[in-house]
Amino acid sequence: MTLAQDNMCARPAMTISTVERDTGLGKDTLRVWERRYGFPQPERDHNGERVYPAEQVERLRLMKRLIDQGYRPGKLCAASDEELARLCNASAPARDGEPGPSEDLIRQLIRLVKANDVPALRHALNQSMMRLGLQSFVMDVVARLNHAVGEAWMNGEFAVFEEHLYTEQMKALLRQAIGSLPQSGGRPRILLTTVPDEQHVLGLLMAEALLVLEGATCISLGTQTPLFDIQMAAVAHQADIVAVSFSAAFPARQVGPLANQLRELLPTHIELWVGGAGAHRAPASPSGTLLLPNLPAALDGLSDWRTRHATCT
Amino acid sequence: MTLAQDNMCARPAMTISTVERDTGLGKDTLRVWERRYGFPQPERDHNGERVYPAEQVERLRLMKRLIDQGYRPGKLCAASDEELARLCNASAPARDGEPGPSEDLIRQLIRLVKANDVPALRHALNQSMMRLGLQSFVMDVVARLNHAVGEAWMNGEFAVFEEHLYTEQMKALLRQAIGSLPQSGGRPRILLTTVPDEQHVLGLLMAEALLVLEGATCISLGTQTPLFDIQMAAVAHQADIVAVSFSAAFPARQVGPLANQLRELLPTHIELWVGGAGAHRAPASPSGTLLLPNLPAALDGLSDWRTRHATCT
DNA sequence: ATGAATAGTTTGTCCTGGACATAGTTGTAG
DNA sequence: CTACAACTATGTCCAGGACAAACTATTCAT
Repeated sequence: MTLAQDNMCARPAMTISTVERDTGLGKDTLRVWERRYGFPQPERDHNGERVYPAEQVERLRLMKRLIDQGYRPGKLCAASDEELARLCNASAPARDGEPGPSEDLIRQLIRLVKANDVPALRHALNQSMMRLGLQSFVMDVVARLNHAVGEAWMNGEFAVFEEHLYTEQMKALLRQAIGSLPQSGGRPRILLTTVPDEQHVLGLLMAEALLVLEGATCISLGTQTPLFDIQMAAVAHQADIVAVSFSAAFPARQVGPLANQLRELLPTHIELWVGGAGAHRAPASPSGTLLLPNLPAALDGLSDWRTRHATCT
Repeated sequence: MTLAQDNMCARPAMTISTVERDTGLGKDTLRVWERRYGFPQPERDHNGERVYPAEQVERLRLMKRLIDQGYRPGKLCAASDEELARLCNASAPARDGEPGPSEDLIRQLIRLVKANDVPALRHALNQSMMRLGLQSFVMDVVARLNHAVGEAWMNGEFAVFEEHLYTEQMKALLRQAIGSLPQSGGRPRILLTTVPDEQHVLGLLMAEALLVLEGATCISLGTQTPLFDIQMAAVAHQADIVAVSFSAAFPARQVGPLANQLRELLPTHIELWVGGAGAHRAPASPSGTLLLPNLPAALDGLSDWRTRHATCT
């Protein structure tokens, strides 16, 4: 404020609240890291309040991502910038066993996002969906594309707004595809949503597409439904299954407790499916809880449910 | 953890974090209210941490809504439960000058949501859209329906999950409608999004529908784009206009600063449109910022832009 | 009396520094 | 080599003080 020439670069204020929103790290956490590890080390304004430089925020964002992958803050704070960058890229080439026919397509689509060419992107996605059919499209292309976008974002190759753009286009496409499928009204009836603080809906849409395609009835509540309301909705809609999705970005530590809490709320005759990239690190699942780490597992789960309920009904 | 049977009632542990998420009131605010006004007055667990009873959380949610409408916390904390309920209902009949032909329709739709009858709701919405055309449907039906749902929720007639269900259906419908419109590629190019912490997207979709219908090119980034990224996206996509939407639930106090901050970030040749129910209490708008308190205003703004740019180009 | 300027009050957010429960890590004994 | 215990790391909570920005009431001049 007092100095006008400090940083005319795009980020004017960067108060602790702003950083909390931008990084997902709580105010308390930010302060306690500063106290314990000496990072971040914000400047202070005339009133003694923290003012975070942009590069520290950038580093915080990186660290958050790595922490969600299992690294520990103490180590990361001690690490140098190069080490951090290395860790980020390290996670990428871990799984590319199959160069696959779609690798080229993925790269091509990524290029279109980066070029901000919306019409071409939309056209390419549509074409690919038509050619492969919805099921293959979702399982092969969309799943990998999500991965690729996530990684590009982590490596700093994608800006936030480019990821937003991609997500928005994909959401529109999947919604459109789902909307044009016939509403069978068949069993099972599946209630789809995410828990509070989980705002990623793409995984849910992908699952919905596959499940509707198989003749299940899907009722989507969108994101961030309080657990209590998930319970009420499940009962009100006579759901057979409640499916919740956790993205890779969701704090792994909270997945287990939340799933258990929800499991206890639901009537025992309603199954709970926990899916998404964040479902990896879920706990020993109590009876009536099914872990679906990937999309094929969801289809297996569906046919499994059907055989079970065809015989015993 | 130590005791398994502590509370089998639906809301297991209303910690201060849970309440923050559920009500949107910050931890600091909750604590300082308790200190100053004596409300809320949570119990404490064995560790001295706050445990909020469900009815206090309910009241907090109500108060938040009223505060966002301009009431002040001091008064509300002093008020009795009946007074609060009265205030909530009071806001409702303030504006119903026109019983209109769509009043019945609205009521009918609300009933369908409450009955959890998804197929019938979808059918009724579709039918209404077909009959009225997209423009009238959005301006007359959707706008009022949103209002009605918001009020029903405020009065406790709607559960959270019912509001989610409605929102999800409406989003799907509008996306579908937008997707089926021709992509003209015409001017102006409008970038649509919301700021961080504003996750309501319906208003944006309504605007997008109307604008695309008028031949504008809309690029939607979805919700919660950091201001800095809005700027980058606007430049990358060569937008003529950036449109951001604030819902009625958005803290009125922050609208002005955010709009100004964004205005400063954007190049002067890009207009900034601030719309949505929360745009009411916006500040003296600096040059290049347009306030759009309602949907017709957006259409006016569009034709206005066109006349301006038809002559001077 | 009306409108503007001033003084007072309300309210949200920040700060410091202490505490503690839980999760992860290391060490030791069977 | 596994299981249990001690230890460390980490996030979140708490109290109570401070302050700036927003809102309200009062005073003064036209």
